[in-house]
Amino acid sequence: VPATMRDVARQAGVSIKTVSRVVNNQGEISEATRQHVLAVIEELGFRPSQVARALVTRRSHTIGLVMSDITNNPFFPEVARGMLDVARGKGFNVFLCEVFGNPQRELEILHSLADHAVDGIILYPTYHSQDNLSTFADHYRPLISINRFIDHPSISTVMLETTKGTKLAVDYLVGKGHQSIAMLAGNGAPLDEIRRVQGFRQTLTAHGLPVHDEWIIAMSPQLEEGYEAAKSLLNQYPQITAIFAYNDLLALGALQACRELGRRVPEDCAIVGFDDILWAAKATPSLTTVRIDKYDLGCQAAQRLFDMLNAPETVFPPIYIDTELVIRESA
Amino acid sequence: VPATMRDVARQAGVSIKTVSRVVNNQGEISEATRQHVLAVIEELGFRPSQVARALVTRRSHTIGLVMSDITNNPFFPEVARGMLDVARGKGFNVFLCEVFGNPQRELEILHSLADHAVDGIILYPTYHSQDNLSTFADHYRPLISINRFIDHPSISTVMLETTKGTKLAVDYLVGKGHQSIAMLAGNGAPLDEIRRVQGFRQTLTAHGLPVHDEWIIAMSPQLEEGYEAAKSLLNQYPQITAIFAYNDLLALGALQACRELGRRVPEDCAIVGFDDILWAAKATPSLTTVRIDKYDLGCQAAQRLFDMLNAPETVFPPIYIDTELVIRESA
DNA sequence: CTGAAAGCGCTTACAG
DNA sequence: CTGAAAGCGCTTACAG
Repeated sequence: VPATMRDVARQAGVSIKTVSRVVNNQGEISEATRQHVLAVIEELGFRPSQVARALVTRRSHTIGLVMSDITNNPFFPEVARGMLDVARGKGFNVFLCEVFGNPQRELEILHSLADHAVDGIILYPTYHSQDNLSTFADHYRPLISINRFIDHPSISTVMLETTKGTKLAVDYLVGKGHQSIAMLAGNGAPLDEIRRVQGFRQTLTAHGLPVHDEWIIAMSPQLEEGYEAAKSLLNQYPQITAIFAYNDLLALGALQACRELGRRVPEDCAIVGFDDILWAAKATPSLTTVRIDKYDLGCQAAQRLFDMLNAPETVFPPIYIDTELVIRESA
Repeated sequence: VPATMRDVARQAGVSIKTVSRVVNNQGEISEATRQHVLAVIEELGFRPSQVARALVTRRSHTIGLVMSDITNNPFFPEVARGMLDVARGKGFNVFLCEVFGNPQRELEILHSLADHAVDGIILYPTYHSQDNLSTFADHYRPLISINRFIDHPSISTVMLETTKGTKLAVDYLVGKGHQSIAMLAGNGAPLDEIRRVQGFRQTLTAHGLPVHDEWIIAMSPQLEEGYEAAKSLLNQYPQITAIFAYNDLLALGALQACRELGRRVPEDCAIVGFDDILWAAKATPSLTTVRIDKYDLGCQAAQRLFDMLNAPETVFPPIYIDTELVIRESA
């Protein structure tokens, strides 16, 4: 049985309040009693209960992190790591929850986090959960939404510059002389995907190139899917000379498809991905891609959450995370 | 401000205890009051505070998961996912903590989890933390240790069959005619590494082959390190015809080294990895490796933790997670 | 500089 | 079948 504050008080011959004062480094207290209490705390191995503290202060020193999936794409663990690091730096522990893109489950998990009195939540939304979220956000704050604007006063947003990244990629391909560019479009985060697809269309149009709707394929953003889609795309439309992918997983799948079809990359078919996951650089040929600083994304989102905690009345503007083109061998 | 049990009681015209009874589905209660209270709960959107509940029941419905690192090796997120899934199935939330192999930090994090009254902890230890851990385990339970025996009554162990896996790999290489086999040995989990290195030595000896100490290289189990080590190894000892790696990251590094040195895999140099991470199958050539069912490992560890929670007096035997050889192109 | 009382939101015996 | 009292381990005003 761990020692309580009362045990320490009794043993030190002081009141509970005095122990509380030294534990929290708060209020005036004589150095003598402080040292004495400290010694007793050490002796008994006393550690204050965060649960009891949370009940009265309504601050649990925990946050919740809700993501769709941490295994299929190495992108997410890196983002999570940034958040974990920042949180630990503040002495916070973090609940990690996976939702697998299920909005029902997402809402249920958000509530369960609130039940545990987390001080804030970072959400990487994937599905159409806007309505549910608003109701939840009405009686919970603060909340960070990543890569998805949610119009609610207690939700602050961290956005990826995906439109810019898309433009960089397509500009680059067009600059290399490509006129027949396909897109593997993903279907994970609808609004984000729309931004990328729109960016893709607009950039092609800006260059005076036609947009072939049948060359823009929506799919789950997994390697296998990218492989299958690229294979049938290249078989069906041999005139395609470049592929732009929603993420590196799809791009890596396209790479595999080209290898199998005997299409040289980048000579016969150039490929550009998105994210710059570790394996993008390790692939053969290495992948040209639009880089996102995933760790920094995680850090900034967490830092913003703590800013909101410290200034509850402040309305914070969105944070924009930059994207940049990393040119390697595949395009 | 969220509704409390008192609010519900007042609104429903019953006592707090009655509300508690319907919330916990406990004790006899007339169906009429039950329905009535339920309706008020619904109306007020009442959700019981897990913090208050934890303070009195000493059950927080949370567990802690402590790992070295979730980004450098995709192995760990898969294990974590198994645990998260099982925990969520039980209605538990999980704290995820990274320690980066720092034993000091590891201990500090374990204490911080105990401060939050987690009901149990799963630890994937990497360093020499045995002594610290025993002290901690003396006043905390239950605890699961993965891939590392820790001799303490409140710690239960989940072990990987690494010795068996190592034997499978080396037997296979020897069966293919290899007599000059090097090992990239890793240095992450000392005891586990020793098991693998010992297994390697013993298997060579069992086949009547000499053991070259200078062909067994210890290093941080990262891709870059495997690449560097394999390169210098193959340059220095061209007679080496096969490499067995502590994990797939090292094996993938070795693959890269061979490519760069113009050594064909598997003809000039065979490579066998360990873990069977996703990228093992996707590499060119695809990697022959010793598979661990990572998701199952996570599930079993979590399930064991819940078993311990439900039977605090029971002493559970270690769980052994099987390993099997997956033959692909690299050997 | 130090302490006694009340209370955070629940559950646990104990009565009725 | 239902309720009043005590208490989980802390902190927050309020006194002295």
